[in-house]
Amino acid sequence: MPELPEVETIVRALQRGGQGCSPLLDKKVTGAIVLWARTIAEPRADLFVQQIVGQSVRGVSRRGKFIRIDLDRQVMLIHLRMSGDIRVEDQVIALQPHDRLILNFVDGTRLAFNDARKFGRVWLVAEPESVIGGLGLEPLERSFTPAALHRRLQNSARQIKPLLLDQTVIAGIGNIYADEALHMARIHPMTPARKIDQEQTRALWDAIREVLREGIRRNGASIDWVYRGGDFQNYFRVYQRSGRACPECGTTIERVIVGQRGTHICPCCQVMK
DNA sequence: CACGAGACCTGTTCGC
DNA sequence: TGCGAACAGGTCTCGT
Repeated sequence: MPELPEVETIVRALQRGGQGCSPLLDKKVTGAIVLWARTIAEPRADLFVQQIVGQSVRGVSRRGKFIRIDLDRQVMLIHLRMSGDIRVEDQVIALQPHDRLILNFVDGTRLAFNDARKFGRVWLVAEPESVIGGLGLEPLERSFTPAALHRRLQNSARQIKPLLLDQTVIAGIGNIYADEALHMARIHPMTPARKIDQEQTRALWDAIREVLREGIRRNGASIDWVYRGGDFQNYFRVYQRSGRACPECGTTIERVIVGQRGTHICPCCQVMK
């Protein structure tokens, strides 16, 4: 579920505190409880516990949809996948249903990784590049330029939407923001990437950054499980709005399947050229 | 290389 | 009310 803006919202809460979290920096791990073994991708669950105890948090950041927590000797990477969430709270509070991993800190607080669908994964590694090294461009950083995007598109015969969802091309876009960006740029999701001209590429580049920034400004979207009180879901242009009016032209929004993903389009604004 | 199907999981919603 | 099907913000693997 969580895409770049939702992950960014959580990372900011872990950095600054607020929204169900207190700042993680300098907290020292005194114990870890793995409640669902497969949540730990690497190393084995018992080794994870053994290795993380005694280390303190030295940094919190984001790369694509990954949360990166730098510790004294290793790096913990968290991917929330479809239903993951993180709380930082006092240890006296009761565990919640679907809590999968707990880290207890010396100050009496703890981090809880909660994940109803059990798709989320946590790594504890010395070399984070082994996990996140293959990720593509960060869409909100300087390296993501219209020219860089154009180059990627010209090299591919794939449909544009699955390409936007490919984390090795651009890191952080998911189903919501792909649909929103393509609508804003007036591009049909099935358009072959290399058929998108320079002008449309520029529009797509703008749209990607705009929808991601707006998502962050609104603290992400909250669907099904609530995320940080984010309210971007109230500003969707097309996502989950099939049968309703396009905000640009009033045409009824349609839901189609593209690359096996539910996809929302305005058949009037997003015409294949 | 690109695409589709299936797997991994649980919970909610919708139609009958 | 109950029950099954469809669907969900993601990604990986396998077969064609």
